[in-house]
Amino acid sequence: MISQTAEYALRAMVCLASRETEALPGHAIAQITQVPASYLHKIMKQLVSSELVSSQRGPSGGFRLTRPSSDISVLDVIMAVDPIKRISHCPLNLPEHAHSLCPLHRRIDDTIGQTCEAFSQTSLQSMVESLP
Amino acid sequence: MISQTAEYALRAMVCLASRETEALPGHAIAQITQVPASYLHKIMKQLVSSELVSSQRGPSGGFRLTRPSSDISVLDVIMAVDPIKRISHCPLNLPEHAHSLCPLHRRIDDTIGQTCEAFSQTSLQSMVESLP
DNA sequence: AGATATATAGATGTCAATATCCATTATGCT
DNA sequence: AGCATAATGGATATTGACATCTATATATCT
Repeated sequence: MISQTAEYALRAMVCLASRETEALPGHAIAQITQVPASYLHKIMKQLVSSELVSSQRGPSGGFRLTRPSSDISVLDVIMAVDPIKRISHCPLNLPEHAHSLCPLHRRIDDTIGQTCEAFSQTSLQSMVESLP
Repeated sequence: MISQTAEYALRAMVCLASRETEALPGHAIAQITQVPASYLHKIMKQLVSSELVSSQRGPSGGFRLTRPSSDISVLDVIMAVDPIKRISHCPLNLPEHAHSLCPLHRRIDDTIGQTCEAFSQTSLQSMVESLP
């Protein structure tokens, strides 16, 4: 459903949301979220470049959210690390389906849309109790 | 959202649904659905062993649905080739979450549930116009 | 029985996601 | 200035999904 990478990113973001004031270093996030530290760094980089998170090097540095956790959705996080792709044209490339999806892909894409909608309506704030 | 394998399986099943009486050989399904023939065989084997499809060897053999297409859902097909896994316990293994999911995983699993529900309510019959 | 058409089985190859490691750069502290 | 802390970047495994190939078993037809 969602990739391992997205799962890790969400854990990290919920972790940051639960400590909104401090800057948390990567190794601390890794320990709390149980994400492999070296892989987490890759993911944090993506979150920084999509501007959901800011980073600060050096002692007492680390990561923190750029926006209030109430203003970041699960979908924001997923799209930053592992974009959900909508089906915009029928993969069979049939001429009949050039301008509207066939029923099969229409149905699948509708469901993808529902999922995006559900994830966009859940903020990080509402999940803050998730981590110790 | 759904794997390539599930997408292929759905195309094959819709193809069979649109020709409910005849037995279609694998190479014909592959051509119509644009699925790589040798990989399709692997998928058909899974569909046969989950009893959504029956097979017949030899000349004028092939594959056909075991049930009316109105009685097979998209979810049936997906579960046969690439089971959607529900989240039954928090992957962090925290003692606090031993018996109920944390908000993050609760939310994700609810969404998975919605998706399953949507797919279970769509029959192959309703998508028969999908293929030539 | 022989020829042909078809599914089945198993071995193997390819590639992207996942994960690790090491060197480098930036920052704050004493 | 020098040291410790932390992010960043790049090279390199590892793994599982996807795909291909070849050989074999089974059925139909003449």
